[in-house]
Amino acid sequence: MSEDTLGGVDGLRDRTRRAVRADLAERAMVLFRERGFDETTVDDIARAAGMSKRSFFRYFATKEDAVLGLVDELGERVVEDIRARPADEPPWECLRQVLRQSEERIRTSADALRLIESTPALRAAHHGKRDQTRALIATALRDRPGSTLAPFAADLLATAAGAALDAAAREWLRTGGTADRAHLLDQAFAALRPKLA
Amino acid sequence: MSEDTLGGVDGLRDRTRRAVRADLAERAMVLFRERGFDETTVDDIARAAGMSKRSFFRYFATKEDAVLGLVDELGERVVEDIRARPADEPPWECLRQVLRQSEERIRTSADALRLIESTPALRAAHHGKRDQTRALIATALRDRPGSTLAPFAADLLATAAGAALDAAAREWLRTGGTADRAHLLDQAFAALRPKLA
DNA sequence: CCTCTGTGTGTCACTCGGTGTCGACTTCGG
DNA sequence: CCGAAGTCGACACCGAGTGACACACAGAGG
Repeated sequence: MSEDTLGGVDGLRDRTRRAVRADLAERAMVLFRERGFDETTVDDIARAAGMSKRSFFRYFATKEDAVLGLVDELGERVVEDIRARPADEPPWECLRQVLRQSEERIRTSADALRLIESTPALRAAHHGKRDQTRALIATALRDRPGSTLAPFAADLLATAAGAALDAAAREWLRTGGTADRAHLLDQAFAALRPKLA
Repeated sequence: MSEDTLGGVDGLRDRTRRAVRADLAERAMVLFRERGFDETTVDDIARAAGMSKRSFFRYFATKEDAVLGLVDELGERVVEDIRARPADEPPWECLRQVLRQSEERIRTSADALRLIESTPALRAAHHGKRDQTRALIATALRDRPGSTLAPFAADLLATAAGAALDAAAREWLRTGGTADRAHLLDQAFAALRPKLA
């Protein structure tokens, strides 16, 4: 188990695991689209992928994660991205840039977002992940060199940014997925720009 | 069952039902404080109140509702309050006033809020209820006489107001429940005031 | 070749949240 | 007094998620 006992430098184990995860997520999405989230059991998904229910839970902690798994991995990157921005950039502009990058990485199809938006259990799980990220973002903002942000201010900034992201996503859905996501996000950020005392 | 077939004008059935609900919620909170939310089963709560698990679910749709039941009833009032405000009041100021009223109605103790904030399942459920309310608020804003708000703008306003409320609540928790909730809310609202194009 | 070990898997049994159903009991109205 | 409606307990059931155990299949080393 000395890290390179197997195949490639990248770790063969990790790659196959990733592949199985992706396959599982894809098959799950097909079933969810066909029959709806609540009407699809974990056993259905597992059987469709040729494995047992137990094994499904070795790849995803919850049923919701089969949909949200990829989405919230982006959240972890956001924190790194913040640290990578120039230190003298105003916090709000920093958040806008970072979230634009994040949006571009998202290649989530409209109906995946629609599924999330229309399924209470998925919306709840999504919000949960987002909440964790928000807390991380707030501390990341305060940790920037030269930052004088109070906890309240940092929290408010991170929360407002999340609000902008949410409202933009919903507007995008309202347009049937035709509008420019980045433009909507800019509009929301421009409208909200906080005035910190 | 013509509304006054029973006892008082208020309906005896409703009153007893409300009383049982309140008792149940109170006993649930005690157990949650003692052992934590996840470590307390619905059966524990039901037995503590001298009833069966089945009957618990005749009073609360979910376990979470035993904690959140009262909190989110306030959400329904918010929509009515919006319609009661003067029609020429700017939307953001309208939201601020309405949410201040709502805050005053909340007499939730600090540790109840802390329980919600520290329990993922409760936070998720809380957000879920809030989401529903947010949608209602957005349409209520657009329905105000003389309103020219686009759906996107109304959504953004409602979402931003929710963000202000959240950030203020967390700051209040950070101060250990000593700060002035209304003042924190005003600060958050002042910082965010949206500039609609 | 054989064994040891790590990893992935299936199976089984279990807990717990939540629902459907049925039968007993009460309360109220006619 | 009879019937409608509401409440409740008991029981069976479903699905998400977990823990335990056994098994299979690598690769490593003797």
